[in-house]
Amino acid sequence: MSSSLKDVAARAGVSARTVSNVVNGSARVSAQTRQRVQEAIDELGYRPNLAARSLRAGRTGIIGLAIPELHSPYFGELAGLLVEEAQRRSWTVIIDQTRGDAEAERRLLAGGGGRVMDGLIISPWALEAQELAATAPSLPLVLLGERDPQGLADRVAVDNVAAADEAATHLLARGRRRIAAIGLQPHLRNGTAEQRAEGYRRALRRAGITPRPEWERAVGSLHREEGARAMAELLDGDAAPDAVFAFTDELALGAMYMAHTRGVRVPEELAIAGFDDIEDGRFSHPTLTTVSPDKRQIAQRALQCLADRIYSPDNEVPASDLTIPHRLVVRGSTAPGGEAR
Amino acid sequence: MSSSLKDVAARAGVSARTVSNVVNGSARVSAQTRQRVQEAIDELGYRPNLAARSLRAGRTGIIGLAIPELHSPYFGELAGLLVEEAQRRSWTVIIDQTRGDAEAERRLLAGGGGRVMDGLIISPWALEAQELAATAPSLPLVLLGERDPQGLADRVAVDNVAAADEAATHLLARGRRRIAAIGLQPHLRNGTAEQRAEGYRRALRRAGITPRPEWERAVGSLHREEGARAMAELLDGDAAPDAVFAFTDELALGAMYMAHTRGVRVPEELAIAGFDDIEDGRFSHPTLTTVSPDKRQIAQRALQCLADRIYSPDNEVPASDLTIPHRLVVRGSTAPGGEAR
DNA sequence: CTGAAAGCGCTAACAG
DNA sequence: CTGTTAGCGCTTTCAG
Repeated sequence: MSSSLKDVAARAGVSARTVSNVVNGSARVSAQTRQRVQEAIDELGYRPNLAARSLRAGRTGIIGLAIPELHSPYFGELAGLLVEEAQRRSWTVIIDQTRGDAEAERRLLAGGGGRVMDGLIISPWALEAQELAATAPSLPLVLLGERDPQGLADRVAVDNVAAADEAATHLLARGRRRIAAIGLQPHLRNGTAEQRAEGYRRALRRAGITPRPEWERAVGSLHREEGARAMAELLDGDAAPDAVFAFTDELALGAMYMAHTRGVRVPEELAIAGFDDIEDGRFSHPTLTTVSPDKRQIAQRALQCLADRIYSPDNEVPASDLTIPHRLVVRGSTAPGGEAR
Repeated sequence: MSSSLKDVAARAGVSARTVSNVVNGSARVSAQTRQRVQEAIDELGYRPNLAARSLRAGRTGIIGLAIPELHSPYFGELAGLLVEEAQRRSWTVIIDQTRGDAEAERRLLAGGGGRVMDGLIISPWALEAQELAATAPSLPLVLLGERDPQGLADRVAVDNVAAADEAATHLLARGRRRIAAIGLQPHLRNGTAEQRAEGYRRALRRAGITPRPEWERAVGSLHREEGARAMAELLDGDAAPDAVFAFTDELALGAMYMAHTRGVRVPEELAIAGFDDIEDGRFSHPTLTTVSPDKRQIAQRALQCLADRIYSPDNEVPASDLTIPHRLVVRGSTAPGGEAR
């Protein structure tokens, strides 16, 4: 195998202590000794063993990121930013895909078969408020997205109700009245979809419109395919909507695809708005109006929370609940009148 | 802090050895003892310390995945599959984003500041053949994508020349003659772009067409934006092409966006083909013809190679060079005649 | 400024 | 079947 601290010490004719000092710069070492040690290190190609260091330090320098899936523009982008921010703090990130599996999320929250991670950033999917609260976090925890009523862990999220309200209000301002919603997930308990639905209904009511249950379409996943399916159902219904608010951009793009397929013109006959501001929506035809959460800030704040908690002397930092700003980005899919761009 | 093996042993009135046996199932333990130990484990909420275990075993159960960026449909999807396959083998994956930075790739290949990973899967970007070969791999290594002429590490890739040839040949078969290519990266040395260009030129020549340098557009990145920019340049040129082969789907979608913007009809006036088969292309308008590499198989084979190397008694397994199958998926963007779907 | 030595938590060889 | 014990490679207290 590879060489250890001891090997280097022997080769340089010094003690392990001195080598350690050279490697970590933890104490003053004479230039001459340092030189000798450095040579030995280079010759032997010595690399400190992280496992041993972690064992000693009680820290691994590794944080976990648990998301439903990497394969999805939104989570991919977010994961990229989180990894980038973590690298900036010289943390390594291990990624777990929960695939919306409650069991996987539970396992991770419980400390997941082995103490490797110094902390965990998790975007809960299947788990509901009650259970998140019940599972006493065995490690520093940051929740991405919705719901931790008990305030046991830090939470970083956008104001989904307000954001959805804005999106729907925008559609109303474009003169649309028959506004459908795509993306409800009654089988999930993470709350995100429910909050976006709430904002949507609120906007409708404020405009004097009674939300129609048949225009609130549930989906099995948040992918394009489901958006297309839901759109087809809406178009097949008795009264076709003149606008759609999809709870994710992927659903919106799926809906747009189906509109094209059926020969429905966007935005003339059907305006579409999404949520997430993924890159695809900036280059689709027409380009997609969407709610844009500040993803960079989500990543930064999440890492900051984790750092505070990991490095805090006592771990009695009160849980913070951060609301990340968002803005409505208006593009071609909700252009006024008949202009597609 | 949290409790250790010893604590559990004390609480259960047995030795550490026995607890270890219960945890790992490594030897037969009487049902009664096992029961007592299990209770102690539950009561104390004991979790084995991975750092200690790794130190002992000389293995961490962690593999590294180094890709240019997570934020990009192709790499996001591939990373998702790799993580999934790794989970299946109970490996954890740490993700590094190299951002196309040669320094970052070099550092990782050299063993990257600490022996944490049991192996590394890397998709080289900035590094060229020569250097990859020179940097003696200090750990089991699998190369995704192009070029390891010396055969120092395992390599998993599609046949880029053949695939590009097929795509261009398909455009020729649709009657197109003025076929442009978008995606050359003369500043990079990983070879992928050059190979796709080679396949493209080969197809043209076989059809009796001399490749025109002004129709081979270089890009700074493989994203939509650059595809749009390159397309604009082509449309502004003296002779507009009647087809485009883009070296990635993202570039293709960017090109398609620009075509829409300029009022050029796809596929009637301009046929477009891409490479990667990302999900966006299945729902774009029109849908995108593309070369589809078998990503699942890439992930599986890469993990298999790594496993072979990590678990091989002597580490003198000869390097394998696996070519992953691909197929051309024909969709709306190259539909014959004037049919957009 | 440097050496010796203890010990982080775990596994496995060696008794019993 | 179970107890004892020696390290894995590193950091760090205590001497010198």
